[in-house]
Amino acid sequence: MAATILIVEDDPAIRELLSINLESSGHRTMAAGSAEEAEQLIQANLPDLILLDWMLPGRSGPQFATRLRDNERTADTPIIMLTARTDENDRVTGLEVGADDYMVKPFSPRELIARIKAVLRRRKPQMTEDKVDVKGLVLDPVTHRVYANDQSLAIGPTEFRLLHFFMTHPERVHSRSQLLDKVWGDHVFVEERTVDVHIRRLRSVLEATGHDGLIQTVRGSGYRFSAHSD
Amino acid sequence: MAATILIVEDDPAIRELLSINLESSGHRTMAAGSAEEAEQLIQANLPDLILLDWMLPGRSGPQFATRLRDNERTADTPIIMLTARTDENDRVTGLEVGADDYMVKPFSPRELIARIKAVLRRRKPQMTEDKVDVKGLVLDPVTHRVYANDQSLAIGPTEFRLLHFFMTHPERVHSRSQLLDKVWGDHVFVEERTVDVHIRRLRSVLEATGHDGLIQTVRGSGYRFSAHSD
DNA sequence: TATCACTGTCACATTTCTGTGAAATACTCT
DNA sequence: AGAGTATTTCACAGAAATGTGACAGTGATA
Repeated sequence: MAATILIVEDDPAIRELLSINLESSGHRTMAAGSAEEAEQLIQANLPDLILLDWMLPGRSGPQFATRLRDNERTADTPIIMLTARTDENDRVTGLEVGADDYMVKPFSPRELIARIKAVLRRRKPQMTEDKVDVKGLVLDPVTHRVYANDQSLAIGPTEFRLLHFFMTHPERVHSRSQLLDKVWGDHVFVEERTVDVHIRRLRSVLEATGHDGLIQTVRGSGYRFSAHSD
Repeated sequence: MAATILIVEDDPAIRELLSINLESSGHRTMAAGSAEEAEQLIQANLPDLILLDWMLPGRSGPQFATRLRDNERTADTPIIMLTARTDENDRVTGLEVGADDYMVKPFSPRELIARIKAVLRRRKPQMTEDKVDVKGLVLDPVTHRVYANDQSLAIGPTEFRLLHFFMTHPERVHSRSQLLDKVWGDHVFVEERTVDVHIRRLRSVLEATGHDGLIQTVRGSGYRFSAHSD
C-alpha cells in the first residue's frame, strides 16, 4: 500500500524525521514548511494523504485543513493532524475541521505507520490489496484477476481500475469528472465522454455473466455501482 | 540452503560463537554489535535472515525489529530473536513485534540450525532446497535442474532463478521492478525491459513441452506464474 | 588464445489499448 | 408527437506496452 504522503510541518528536523520514516516503509513523500508551499506541491501532484502540523507559520493547521476540505480536488484526501498539545479540545477541533485522525507528538514511527494504514484503508479502499466480492463478481488486486462466478474474465487495464474503484465505492453516484480524477488520475486531460466508452467496455465484459446490471446509469449525474437490482 | 545471516549481538564472544557455528553449517554471516552497525550492513548487503539479540546497547531488540518490519526493504526478511530470559511475556512481545521465531539462550547449535531452516522455509520459499512441481514442471534447487515431464531442460542461470521465484510465488502479479529486486537482487541496476527478454528466454525453453503457458503477461502490471489455464 | 555460454541493451515488429468524433438511440418535457 | 438533451455504440487512428531477434561485452573454460 505504497502511498504518496505530503508532510506539512515547519520544523525541518521533524519534517526530515517523518520523511525518512515514511520513505523507509515504502511510501513516497513530499514535504512543505508552510501552507503556501503545501498548496503548490498539491497543485503539482495530489498526494494520497496529508500529515498536517497543528501549528504552522501564517495560517494555522486547522484553518488549512478546512481549506483543503472545501477544495473539491482535496476534499477527500485524508488528513492526519500532528500536535504537541494534549488538550482534549484540540482533538475535537481537529476532527471537527475534517481531519481523519490526530496524533500527539511525540509518537512512535510504528504508531504513525499504523494510523496511516488505517486511515488509507478507510478513506482510500482501492489502495489496499483486499479482494472485493459483490454478488459473485470477485476482483483480486493481488493476482490482478476478475472472476464472475469462478469464471475468469479478460479485462483491460483501465477497465480493471474502473471496476476496482466501483467495487470499493459502491452504492454511490460518481460523476464523470470524479471518475476521471479517481481512476485516470487527476491532471489527466481527457474528454468526459471517454468515461462512457470505458463503461461500455466494462459492461460488455460483464455481460457474459449478467453482472453488467451492477453498473447503473444515473442520468444527468454519472454512474453507480450497486448490488441492488435497481 | 546456504543463506546470508546477519547476527546482531553485543557480546563479542557469543557473536563469534554464532558466526562459527553458522559458517560451519554452510551459511555466510555478517556480524554487528549494535543496531546502528546492523543498519549499515543491511544497507550494503541485504541478508536472508537476521538473528537479533533481545538486549542491545541503545535501541532494544524488539524496537529494532519493529523498525525492520516497517522498512519495505527488510519487511520480509525473517527475524529470529535471541534472549537470555525465560519470561513468557517476552516471547509474546517478540512475536508481536514481527519476529518469526524466538530462542532462549543458551541453545544448542543444532537447534539453532534447525530453526533457521524452518523459518527460511516458511518465509523465503525460494531459498529452500525443496523441489517445486507445478503441472509436471519440476524444478530441483539441489541439482539445479528443471524437468518437464521427466525430460530435462537446458536453462540458464538467470532463467533458473526467475523460474524458481515464479514457482515459489505463483498466482501473484509481479511488476518488472519487483522481479528485478527479487531475482536479480536489490541494488542491481538494469533496464526494466531486460525482464521481458528473460521472460522470453524462459518461455522459449518451456515451449518445447507447452509449459510456457504457465507464464502469463498481465498488461500494464507485469507477469504472473499461474497454474490456471487462463 | 580461441571458444562458448550467458547477459543486458537496442531496434524493430506485433499486439493491445485508448481516446475521439459521429451516428444511433434513449429519455424528458412540453 | 417533437424538440432538446443525455447516453450508447461503433469504428478507427494513434499511442503504448510487449514480443522478438541480433549484437557486443564479459568471463569462464579448455
